[in-house]
Amino acid sequence: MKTETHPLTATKPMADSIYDDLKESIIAGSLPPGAPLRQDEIARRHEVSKVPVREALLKLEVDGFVQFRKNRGAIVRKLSSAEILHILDIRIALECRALELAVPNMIEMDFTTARNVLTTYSRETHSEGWSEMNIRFHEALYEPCGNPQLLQLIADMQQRIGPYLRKFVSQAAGLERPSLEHDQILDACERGETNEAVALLRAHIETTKKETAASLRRHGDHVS
Amino acid sequence: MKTETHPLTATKPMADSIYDDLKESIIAGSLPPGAPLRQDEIARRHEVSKVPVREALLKLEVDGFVQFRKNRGAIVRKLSSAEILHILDIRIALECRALELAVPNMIEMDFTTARNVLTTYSRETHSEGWSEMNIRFHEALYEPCGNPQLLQLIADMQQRIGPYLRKFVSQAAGLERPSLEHDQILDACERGETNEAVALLRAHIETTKKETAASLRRHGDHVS
DNA sequence: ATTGACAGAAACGTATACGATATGCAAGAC
DNA sequence: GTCTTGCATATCGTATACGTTTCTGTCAAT
Repeated sequence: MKTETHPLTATKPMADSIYDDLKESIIAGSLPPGAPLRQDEIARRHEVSKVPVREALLKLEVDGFVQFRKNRGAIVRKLSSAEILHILDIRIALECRALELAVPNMIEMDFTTARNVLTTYSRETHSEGWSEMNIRFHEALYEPCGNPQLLQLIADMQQRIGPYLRKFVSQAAGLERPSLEHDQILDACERGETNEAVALLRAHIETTKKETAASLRRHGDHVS
Repeated sequence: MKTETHPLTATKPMADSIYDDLKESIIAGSLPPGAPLRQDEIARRHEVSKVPVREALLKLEVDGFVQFRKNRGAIVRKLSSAEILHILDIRIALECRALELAVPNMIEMDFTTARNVLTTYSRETHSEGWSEMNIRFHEALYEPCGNPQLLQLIADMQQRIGPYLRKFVSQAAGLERPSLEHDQILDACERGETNEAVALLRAHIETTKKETAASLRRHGDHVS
């Protein structure tokens, strides 16, 4: 029984745990954009050496969550207004394609799953849960597309801009309009009207983009 | 004066050089899918220790070029037929969106650049240069979209399946048809017909997808 | 009082060292 | 003769150690 403090390589690489942990903190917003990520400190907190910490940080750099400054350490990547809008454009491309591929594959269970998400959160009209609902509803819509790589890319893009959108969702967008649009999209899917559903989804994300652009213009890029 | 064999941190991180080097080898195909990537050997070849090598390999894992097997080392990621086709679906999404955004921004210079690419390579009708031409032509078309992140994603997707497509381009696709389609797409762009250009591009990539699917069915997944 | 320089500290990037795990082969049991 | 068991080798994952670069605070000079 030498479990000690370190299960060691018994289960899985330490770097992966740290990677997951940091990524979650960044996505959740507890590590805000611009926050310094000091290797020594993270290593102490996780009771490991710097090497696996560096590995985790480097993977996050590829993901776009972390930025390295030559010999000056890493910080949480801070997206400019333009970059946020650019990622929304990418989401339009990916999510419309996913829905287009998904609609012909949808079965009854997919509709009920999506409806459940909508109703479950319909009372949760506060920004925390609403954002979660938004993600899950879209996931449910796209899942039948049968393209795991596409789904992963969509999730990546949503996670990258998640912290920024959450700052605005409560203020900029009323909660009525998005809900209505979600209903309309799901209706079109149930009727098998692929083109209509895609058009509605596209307009839906375009609206999000416009509202985000407006919020960014008003609030500027200050992080806090 | 202990510069020895190592310029050390004088210029830039060693891991980056190794990352670039390995990535290029994988994309070019000199490291074929399934090839083992032993840390010690790579470290010796680059005259560094294992640490920066590991960092490079981990970044490539995030990129999707490398696969780690628990305690059994890393290999060049081998894509299944399904994954290749899935990535082509993603390309359809991303490239159509890029072209849609690009057409309204195109100026005279963009057209001449694209035409130059087409004519420069029109004689290079052998698979090596043809593949390069294909990439460059598409790059030229999408560049005016003004979305660097989108362009980067497109490049990533093309690189991931590049080695596989090159195996088929010379056999499956005649070289006439793609060239003709390229001309048609560019024509539509010059006339400012965004929708038509996007439709043509979409059909163009769909055709590539179908031909790739056919080749995969015939040749199976054997790597060689 | 402001500015420049320098010493000390902090943090990074890499090398070396070591424990842990998987693979291959050889020897022995049934 | 075939299957099992144990050891040797190879390779990974992490800890520790060290040189280098960057930052910070103090002190002297104008």
